[in-house]
Amino acid sequence: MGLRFFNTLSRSVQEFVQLDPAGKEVGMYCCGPTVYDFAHIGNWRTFVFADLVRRYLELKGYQVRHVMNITDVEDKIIRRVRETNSTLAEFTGQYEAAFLEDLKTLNCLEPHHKPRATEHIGEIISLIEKLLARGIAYKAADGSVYFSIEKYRGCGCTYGQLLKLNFEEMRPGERVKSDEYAKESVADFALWKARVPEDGDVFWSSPWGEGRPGWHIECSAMSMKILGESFDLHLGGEDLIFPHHEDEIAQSEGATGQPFVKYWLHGAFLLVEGRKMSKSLGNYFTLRDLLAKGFTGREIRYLLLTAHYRETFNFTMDGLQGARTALARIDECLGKLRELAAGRPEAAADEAILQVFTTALDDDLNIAAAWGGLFDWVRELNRRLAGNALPAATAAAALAAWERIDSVLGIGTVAEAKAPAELQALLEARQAARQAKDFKRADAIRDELKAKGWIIEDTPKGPKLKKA
RNA sequence: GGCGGGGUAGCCAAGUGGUAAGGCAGGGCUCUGCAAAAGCCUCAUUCGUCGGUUCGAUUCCGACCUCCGCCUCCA
Repeated sequence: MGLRFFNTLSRSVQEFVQLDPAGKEVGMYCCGPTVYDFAHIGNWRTFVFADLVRRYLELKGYQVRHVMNITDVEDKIIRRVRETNSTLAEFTGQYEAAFLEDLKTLNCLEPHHKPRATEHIGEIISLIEKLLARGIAYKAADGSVYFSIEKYRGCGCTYGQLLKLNFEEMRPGERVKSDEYAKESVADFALWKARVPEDGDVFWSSPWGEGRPGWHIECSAMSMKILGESFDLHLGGEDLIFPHHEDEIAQSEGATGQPFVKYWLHGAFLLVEGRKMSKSLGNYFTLRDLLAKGFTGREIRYLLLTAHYRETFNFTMDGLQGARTALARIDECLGKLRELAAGRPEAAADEAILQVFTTALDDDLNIAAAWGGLFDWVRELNRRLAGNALPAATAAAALAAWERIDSVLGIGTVAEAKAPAELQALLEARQAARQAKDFKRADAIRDELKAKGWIIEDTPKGPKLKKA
């Protein structure tokens, strides 16, 4: 069986069959950040999830074209620009830079395309014109342009592909107020928002007057520009299912008459310490907050990757602590394998563990099961290592397999820190003292090294220094 | 109120109509001058509660309790 994903469109797990029957290329669009603040750990779960999808597709031999938009114009941004007395580019630039830096810290592969909404106003306007020409959109008295769900449905299109909609039973949210303008129907949504005084300098001219794009239209315009009218995968957080993604489908299919996206994948939210993240609860963390607590991007990435992407995940500080220990377990094992395999030429990867790994991930990215298999593998290797029963060739094969596995996990390996020469000398002095049975002195040196941040590891092959 | 997803050990988390992966923490052991580090072993007669179907249910069905998400610019 091949790769299967849970597709929100069908609400079921489906075999992944790329649109392009000939080529290996897969188009993948992931809703990126709105750059008005630092991204928080919940946002990062989604981006790490998208990174996992991409890396796994690449392991499977697909050539992925990965697009992630940068939303750099939107209500909140405009408000903050006004409040901070900065320009739009200045304001969004700093958060975009921070975002890309954080993405690296988490060892996410950089998307091939990172289109900004403000740089695609032309494409957005053309798309809106297409919808107007088809009679699916209308211009309101205030100069805004709206998408008409009724007209769209009248064309035989389906609104509500990603979820069951029941407009009669819907409770209008509070946010409707701020977005009312002059719509024909409450369900309609803005494609183009007419300029209002609060927008300040943030506006573009259009055939309908000055204004700015609505929220959903940028994703339709940019994804179709780069990936074509129909593409394979579209990812995002589960909260985007409605209205964002539903509206993207409507705009895109309304304009092209073609199916927009074949597979929609949505990542679940996370809780922090068992509760929904909120600033008032004190459990709201940006990546930077966690780094400041002494955790590494690697540990955070690992923890975010321990649970299945469609399950709510409880992110905890205990979990982060545990991530550190779990990673050390893998590192130790790999370190021993490297020692054993040192100098051996490239080996063929151990197929058995690769099989375990891909069988788990093929099943809608069941990464928890994949980790289970990996830790079983580590234990078995440790057993054999401890019994001196592991041939060097087997160690080399295991390492070759790990290299491929880690091309997906992105956990990497921490190079063993080399102690400076003077500490190495201290270690030797201690060893001499031990041999002379001067344990007092030996222990004093041990304490000294510990104070300097190095732990002595007395192995059967002699003492080693390890960074605390 | 409508729609959707959950509740599995102290914590995190897979999974299955046939008797519960894995990680962390805990306990034991090996190694050691003692430690530490590391490794190995161990750790749920039970899967929110109550009923039902079944030879058999944690898994299917129903009710209830409870948590989370969406219901118009929130990953």
